[in-house]
Amino acid sequence: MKKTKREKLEERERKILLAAHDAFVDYGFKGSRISDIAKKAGVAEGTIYLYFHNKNALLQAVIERFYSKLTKNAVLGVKTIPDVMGKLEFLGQHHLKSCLEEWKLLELSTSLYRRMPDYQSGGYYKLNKIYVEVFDGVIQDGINQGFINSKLPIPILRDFFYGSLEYSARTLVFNNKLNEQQVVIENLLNILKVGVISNDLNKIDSKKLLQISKQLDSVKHLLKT
Amino acid sequence: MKKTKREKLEERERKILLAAHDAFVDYGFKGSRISDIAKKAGVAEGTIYLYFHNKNALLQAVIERFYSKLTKNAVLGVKTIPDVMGKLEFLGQHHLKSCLEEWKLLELSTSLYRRMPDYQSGGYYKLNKIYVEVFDGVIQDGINQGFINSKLPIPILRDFFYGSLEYSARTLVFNNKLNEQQVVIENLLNILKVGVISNDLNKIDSKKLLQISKQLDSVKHLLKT
DNA sequence: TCTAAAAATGAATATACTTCATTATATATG
DNA sequence: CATATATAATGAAGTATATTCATTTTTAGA
Repeated sequence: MKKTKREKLEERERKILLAAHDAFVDYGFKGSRISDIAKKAGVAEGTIYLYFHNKNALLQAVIERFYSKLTKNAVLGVKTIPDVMGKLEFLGQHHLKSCLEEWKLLELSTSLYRRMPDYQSGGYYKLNKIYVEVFDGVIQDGINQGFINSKLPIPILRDFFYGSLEYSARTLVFNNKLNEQQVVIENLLNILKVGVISNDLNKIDSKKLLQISKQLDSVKHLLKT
Repeated sequence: MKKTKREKLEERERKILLAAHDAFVDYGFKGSRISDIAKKAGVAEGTIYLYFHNKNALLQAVIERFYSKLTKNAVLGVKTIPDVMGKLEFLGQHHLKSCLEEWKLLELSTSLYRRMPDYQSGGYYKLNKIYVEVFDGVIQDGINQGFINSKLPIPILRDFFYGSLEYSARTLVFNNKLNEQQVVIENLLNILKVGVISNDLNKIDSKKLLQISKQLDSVKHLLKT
């Protein structure tokens, strides 16, 4: 079974990406030598530069591969769940789990996307946009169904959601508590439920109570001595 | 006015740190050359290595300087404000503002603290501990005063708080909306107020209403025909 | 089979961190 | 005050490694 030229090239690219991924995760960016990555991928040093402009671009490609998978799974997962709260829980679990699995990669990624000028042209920007739309769509559903408070801007809610998750991921990694993911998710959802999602119980406020009080006063004279 | 030896050394260290800070912020870690930093600080290349083990340690020192100031100002600010909510708002504003001012530095910092083994020995760990204690103390006050829900673990709440802020900072930077800091703070506090802080208004629930209703029923017979 | 284009190679190059032998400065001592 | 000792600074040399490029190998089409 002979492979087409295209298939061969893609397989080679994949091999390089995998070797690079493992190296970056194990030894960090500086600690990973192009020569080692090349050896592990079974190519010559110079070959890597036929596939990627430089070491930075190689890391970028590795990270975009991760985000690509992350986004794909998020889209798929959300489709299989009917209710909004379930979708939110899934997105939270999925994001936290993924962050923990590829924590090293995430750390490397933050230092990469620093220069804004070319940021919007990179593949990362587009992937992030799709990824973000998944969450936004779920929230919009909730708003349409009338039980998510539409006063809170979605982008801010989104930052709250993912910001909480990624910071929590860091804590879980540093404290070696990878098994406490569900606790984080439950607490986050709980804040959202009570704080953002406007169920009717929370709508009862002092004004209404005052009104009841006044009503009672107004009927007081009707009481039998 | 002659300076002591110690003073001279410290001034030199400060000069190197300032030059390094500016270089790292302007050109990133890789883009900053030791030779340039040395020139800007007015010392020879080799001199830098008398003050800092290597380029990494230099960045680390720069970052710790930032965290040191951040922590000091947080402690001071909290002291001047009497009420818990005001303290929280201050901490949020202060953190967001600082993150935005030193955004580049923050990005560089995440990629630095990767190896856990020596993490707890570094100055960053200690500073972070103090910084974190400020927030924890404020929350504990709130719990003691009875209007912060003590069911939510403080470390998790802390991650949500700072995670949201840093993620939001990123968004503000990328979208060039540095002037929308207060919007972020207000929304965050709002989520916390309704979601985490159990003020009495929120404790009113259907059970209590039902009780009132029953009470009214029980006095109905007292009404004049 | 032969030829031209595409792909791969790895030795050579360039860059920049780090070291270290040397020099300069500061401090202590007789 | 002169000298000796210790401390600090220098910058050229050493080293590591990312990147380039002239050369070789492989592939695809005629």
